[in-house]
Amino acid sequence: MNLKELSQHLGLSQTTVSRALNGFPEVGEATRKRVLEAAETFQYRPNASARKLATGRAGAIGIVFSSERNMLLDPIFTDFLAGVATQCSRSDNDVLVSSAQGDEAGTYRRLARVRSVDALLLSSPTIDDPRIAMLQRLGMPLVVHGRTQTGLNYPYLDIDNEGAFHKATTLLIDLGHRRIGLLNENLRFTFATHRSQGWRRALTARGLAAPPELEGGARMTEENGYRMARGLFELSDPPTALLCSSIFLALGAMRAARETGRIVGKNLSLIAHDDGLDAIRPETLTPALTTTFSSIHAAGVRVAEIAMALANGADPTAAAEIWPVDLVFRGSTVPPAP
Amino acid sequence: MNLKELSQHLGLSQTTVSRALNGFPEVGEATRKRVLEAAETFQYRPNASARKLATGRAGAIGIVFSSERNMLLDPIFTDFLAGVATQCSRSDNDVLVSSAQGDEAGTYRRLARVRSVDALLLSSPTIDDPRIAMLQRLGMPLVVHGRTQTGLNYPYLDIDNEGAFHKATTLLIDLGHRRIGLLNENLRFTFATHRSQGWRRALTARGLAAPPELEGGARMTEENGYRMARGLFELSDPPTALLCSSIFLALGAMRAARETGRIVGKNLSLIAHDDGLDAIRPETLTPALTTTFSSIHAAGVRVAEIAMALANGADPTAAAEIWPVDLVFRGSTVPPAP
DNA sequence: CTGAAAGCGCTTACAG
DNA sequence: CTGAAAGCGCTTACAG
Repeated sequence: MNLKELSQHLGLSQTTVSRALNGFPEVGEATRKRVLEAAETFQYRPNASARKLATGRAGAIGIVFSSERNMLLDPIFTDFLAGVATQCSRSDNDVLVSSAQGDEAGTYRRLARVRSVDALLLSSPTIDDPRIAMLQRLGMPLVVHGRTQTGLNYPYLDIDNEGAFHKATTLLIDLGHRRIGLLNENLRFTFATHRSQGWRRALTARGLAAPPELEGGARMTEENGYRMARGLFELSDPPTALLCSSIFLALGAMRAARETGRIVGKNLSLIAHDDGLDAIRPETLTPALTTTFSSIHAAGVRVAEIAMALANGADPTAAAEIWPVDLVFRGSTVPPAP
Repeated sequence: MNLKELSQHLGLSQTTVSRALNGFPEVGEATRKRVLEAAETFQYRPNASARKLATGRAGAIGIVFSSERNMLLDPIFTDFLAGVATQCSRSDNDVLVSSAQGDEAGTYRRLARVRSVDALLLSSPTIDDPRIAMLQRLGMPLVVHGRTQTGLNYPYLDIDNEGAFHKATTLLIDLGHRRIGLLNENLRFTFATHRSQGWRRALTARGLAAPPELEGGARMTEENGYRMARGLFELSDPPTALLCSSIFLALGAMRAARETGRIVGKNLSLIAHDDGLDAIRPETLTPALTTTFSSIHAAGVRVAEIAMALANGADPTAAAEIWPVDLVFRGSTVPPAP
């Protein structure tokens, strides 16, 4: 059943039926009711392509998978995507996932030209991420989950990574720790740089050193957490507390702790950033992990919302949000062993 | 730049330019060359919606996120999706992700009516999954990653879960184990049922019991792995070996082992199913975990391939693949302690 | 080998 | 409040 058939059935013009369906105010109440009922009866759905062609709007937002980025390997991305998809389906928008194997710039350029999305979502940007300038040049609306340090003006939603790790570090200092290690993602990612800055600022604010030997950055896998922690434990003056940028790094750190005879929550303190991954909950581990928490699902919802506003012509300079991050205190964080 | 402008620039009709671009054989070689060069120069890309409308093909395949299914919470899904996206982008197809909040059937129905996808992908079906019959009724091509036990005929790609867990169980029996526990997903998922069957078949083939007390099924989280393992360890005759349906369940089981004074690879054996999740690699844990392995990324690639063939009119009854699963022997699997 | 024209199924000025 | 008609940007019989 298409619009033509539906309107013929109703004895109305396509114009009127289309207007009734799309909620235009000038349609008579009785007419609208008839149209809506018929549409329901016949399960009429406007053809997406036709509507897109006529309106010039794609009714979709896009996300690009990049094999160079960690996102592909990042299980947490699923949760973000679910948030995006949920929000989009509320307003009958699609979300379109592309994969950039190799030529990432080319993929973005193609998406921009083909006009199959109204806006693009960028995740986990690097500090000098070139994608933003490129997409702006192509006139493609975009919203960034995270930030860059490029000085460009663009819509974004980020969490307060600097503040979160500042707060976490300060807590550890207040508990008496003086040597606090940081297991982080590679610093080319802005969120990692921000977390490093928060850690450093908290230490120097208390007159403590933030030596490079106490800081490690690598893809956030269990194994890298293990390796980095082992490295820190082998220092002549090893840390008594660790900050981990992800639950996976924390798992690896906990393994390293066990193997070196440390007991988390006794003679080693741990704080991990928790993205809300459901398969591993920090509160149910032994001991329960202190975390900095921000729901990545909620971020996905909000980012999609912003993207769709942009697609509808919202001011791209207006959207800039930095969400606070909770520090959730649990058993993994104690004063240093005497 | 659109087709009209491009053809005017070339002094050709839209027809010819369109045919040249789409590789139709009747176009003169010189003409084709000119057209291709001009298209390249002007970075011409056909408008996706217009093409879809004209051809009636959406050029996209769809995946529905369901909050009822574990897939939403399943980090491994990212990897599957990446495989799908990679394959689709090879042939310039889109992948469209929808979210079914609440009314899952309604979401599928809408997708079918709106014609924005040519085929649908179903993941982790339950044994009596109703979605397949529904989509077949709507005339929507689909391919299932996994199987049902409905007896319906549909295209699918599955891994040999029964065989994998049969093989793993047999290995443990051969090593001398007599009490082998199974930490599984809920049995309403077909893959869980198949794994349970493989476990049971191996045990009974050797005249061993497969008592329900040794089998647990729940969402595959670390915590549930911990809980189920704790439960098994409290039995009067506890298992000396465990089979885990996911790396997360295995992590929980390892934690339970530690807390009850067990040492994996010494007085407790462990085999986990590995989907190839990059954030936690079984081979780098302590001890390295024996696994049944099958790449979920590769499955995503192949499933997308099948879906696109179907969209192009391939025979839906022809595609049915069951991939073998490797058993990778590592340090977590030893004979029972004397 | 090339082109004029119809058509895909919508939306939306414009007219009444 | 309703409708006839043009147009969105492609593809594809049909004709030559």
